[in-house]
Amino acid sequence: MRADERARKTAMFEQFALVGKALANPARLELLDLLAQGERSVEELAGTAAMKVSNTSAQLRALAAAGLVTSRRDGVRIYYRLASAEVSALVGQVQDFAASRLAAAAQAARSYLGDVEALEPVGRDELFKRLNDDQVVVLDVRPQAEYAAGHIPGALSVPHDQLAARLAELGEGTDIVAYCRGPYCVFAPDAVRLLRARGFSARPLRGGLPDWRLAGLPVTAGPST
Amino acid sequence: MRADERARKTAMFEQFALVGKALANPARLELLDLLAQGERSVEELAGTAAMKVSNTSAQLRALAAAGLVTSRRDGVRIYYRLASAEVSALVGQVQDFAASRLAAAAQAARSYLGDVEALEPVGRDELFKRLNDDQVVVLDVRPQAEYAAGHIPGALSVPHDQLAARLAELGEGTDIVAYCRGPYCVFAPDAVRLLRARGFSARPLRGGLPDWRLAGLPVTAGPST
DNA sequence: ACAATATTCCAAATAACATTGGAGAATACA
DNA sequence: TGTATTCTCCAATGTTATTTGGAATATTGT
Repeated sequence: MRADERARKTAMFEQFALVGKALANPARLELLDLLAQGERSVEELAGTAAMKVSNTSAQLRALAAAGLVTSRRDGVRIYYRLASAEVSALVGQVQDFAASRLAAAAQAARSYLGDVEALEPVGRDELFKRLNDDQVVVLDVRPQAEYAAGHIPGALSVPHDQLAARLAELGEGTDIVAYCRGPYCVFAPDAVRLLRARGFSARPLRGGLPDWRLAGLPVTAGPST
Repeated sequence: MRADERARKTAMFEQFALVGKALANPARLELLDLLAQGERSVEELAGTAAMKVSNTSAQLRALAAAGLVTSRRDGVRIYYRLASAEVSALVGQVQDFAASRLAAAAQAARSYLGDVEALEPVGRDELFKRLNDDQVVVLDVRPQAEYAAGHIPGALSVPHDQLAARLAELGEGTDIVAYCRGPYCVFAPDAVRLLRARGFSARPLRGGLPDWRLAGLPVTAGPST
């Protein structure tokens, strides 16, 4: 191979590696997971991910340089969002690959989430078919702001930290399907375990809102009901 | 969030990031691109990727730790291969994302490959339909060993560095479709440009053998015809 | 113009990674 | 057993990332 051809080839792979580098840090992956719910300011992200603001800003900057996120300014705040739906898919693929091929990752996920399979997750298509069924309550247990940015049509917003206090709102004879940020979010599995302990019939949605959205299923934006 | 819950969450994202880290280096991405053609020994990989053997070994080791490749020993040689077909898909997604969202990556790819779109690539399905058409010659311009490890049924093996000397084997009135390692491999575009300069009617296949395989289309293993 | 707020930029310390040459280990074969 | 081959391991080097606190910047509202 000619020297300049090799140089060009190396340059191309170096460019490809920029995307890999963006995915090579746990803090950045967590930020991407949060941004998959909708746009957020730097301060909100720093708070939720337990990071310093200056560090959050630096990591977001790195993500932007790799083309994974974009930002807009609104007054004094800067809101970041995923650059495209593909980013959700890419991040999801990395997570799923790790969880399926690395024993340590599977173990870490289980240690954080518990045994989600034991809760018999409901598939997307199954839930979609039953959306208009009065016997099913769909529960969005993410923070209010994420619900407002987009949720499954007809879903009830009960943020995970309010669930225990709002059980009275849920009818006794209904089947509850709880969903949250994604397959590696703890809110829905925890909610289902709490509901079952109180005698409700509850199951988590397999995957969360980003997967639902990627599958092309309907999403409603708007304030809480 | 409780401290131990945060620790578990961080541990999970650290595990996910191991896969990202594996994709964060140009040398490793190039190795994965080569391994998508079939298994290879360390020495072969080092030679093709213009790397030292010790470095190649270290990078393969890193890929194995992230679950992307596995190896088997055959006598004095150790052959590495992709751990699963998903790895091809994952790497392809990273490459395509970079090429579509990063201007510098698109530019680097174009600088290495030339303007592939100008060569009017043939789609997989279109080629599949015409496989039994006598008027179409499918040309595999990868190295012989990669052809032997798997190729499109009926394809003719003419490694890129032998093409100029073997033009006589190609009938004049036929349409030629050349394919190689993938969308970022230079062999097929170069072959098409050479063939056109010599008066042949030639087009590249869009994507290469790994994409063809991922799409579930048939692949034949065996020696050169 | 000034103060308050959110974010970015900067400099510096620490940690992790990439790469190399050479030593060591496993295998095959005479 | 001895030697050649292939690969891995190791130690040392330079490079690149990560994280932090504080200064600088941009915007809003008084």
